Amino acid sequence: MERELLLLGLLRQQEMHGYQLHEFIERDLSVCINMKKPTAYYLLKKMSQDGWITEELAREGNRPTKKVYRLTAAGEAAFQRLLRENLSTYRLAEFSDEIGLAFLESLDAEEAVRLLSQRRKAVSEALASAMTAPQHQGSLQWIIERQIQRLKNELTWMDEIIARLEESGS
Amino acid sequence: MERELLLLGLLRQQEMHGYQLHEFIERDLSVCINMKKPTAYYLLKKMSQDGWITEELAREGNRPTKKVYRLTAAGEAAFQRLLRENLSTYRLAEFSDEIGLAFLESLDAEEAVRLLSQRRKAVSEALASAMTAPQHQGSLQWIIERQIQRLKNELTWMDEIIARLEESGS
DNA sequence: GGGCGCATGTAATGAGTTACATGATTGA
DNA sequence: TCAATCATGTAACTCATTACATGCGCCC
Repeated sequence: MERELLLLGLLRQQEMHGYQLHEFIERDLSVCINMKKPTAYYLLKKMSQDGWITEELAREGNRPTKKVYRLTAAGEAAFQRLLRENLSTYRLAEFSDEIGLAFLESLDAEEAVRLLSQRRKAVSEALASAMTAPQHQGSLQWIIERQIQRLKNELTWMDEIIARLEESGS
Repeated sequence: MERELLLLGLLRQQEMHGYQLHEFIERDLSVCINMKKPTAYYLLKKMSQDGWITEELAREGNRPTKKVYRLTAAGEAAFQRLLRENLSTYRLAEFSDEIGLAFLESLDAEEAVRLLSQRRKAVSEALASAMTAPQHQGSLQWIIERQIQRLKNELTWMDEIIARLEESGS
């Protein structure tokens, strides 16, 4: 329900059409959120069928027709419910994406350092791009800040591991 | 391919049957890994069909027949490839599970603190259980250590946010 | 004799992605 | 005129989960 929460939260601040919503997410929130176009369109349709949002057709000049979405009372209620649910609960990540660490010892230290340095570079690039991401007002900025903190923590960890490997390899 | 890497890595250290593999993951790695039984069985069958592992039937006494899996040369090659791939690349998390933070300002500070404190408690329980998880030798322990570090970072962050809210609310 | 542990699976479902499809306007 | 942007979708597929199904042995 996290994606629904996001869409509702954004629509609550300002009515938007699907393309616009997706574009905003891509441009401004790509640092921490990745939602593909068909997913956005699908969820909007579903929430519209569920009565959480209304769909209003709009044309501007000769541009393609848009469907502008707006929260209903039921949508507002759903938002409030999902928000409380989301803030109060914690789910362990299902799968450690860095599972390779578990088998590091099957490589020689030199190669391990080389591979992890490559990964470290990717993390540091992600951090750099996160730090230049568009700023926002209010709490919307917090998820970006949090992502930056998380990436810094990732870098710290990688440096620690690389240092340990270099020590053991020398 | 992360799940395949895990299974290959474990089988590489010691031949096992499906039930045993799943049990090990549940018992010893549940802190950072969550893989359901049908998923394990499915992947083992698939990897066996792909020639990455061999399947050998075994009976002990009158117990149900087991299928003991063992890496083939192709499996070893796949392991080496997947390991390098995994260690050298980084993927941004697809979706911030704490998206609710973005809409914190739509709640009054008092309720926000109450909800986040609930979440904080869940995180701290996860940390406690991670710290009492079975210890392992070698690099297998690293993913557990990393998870502990990550949970500590999560707690730090939550404390910071809660503090900010209490400050602004008073 | 009844429930739990061992051991294996299948079938249906869900959530999201990729690839495909359409069509108009705008700017180089 | 050709590509990019605006705007909406459908269809097929992937990956993993939940729910369901089976059956023997062991212990109370």
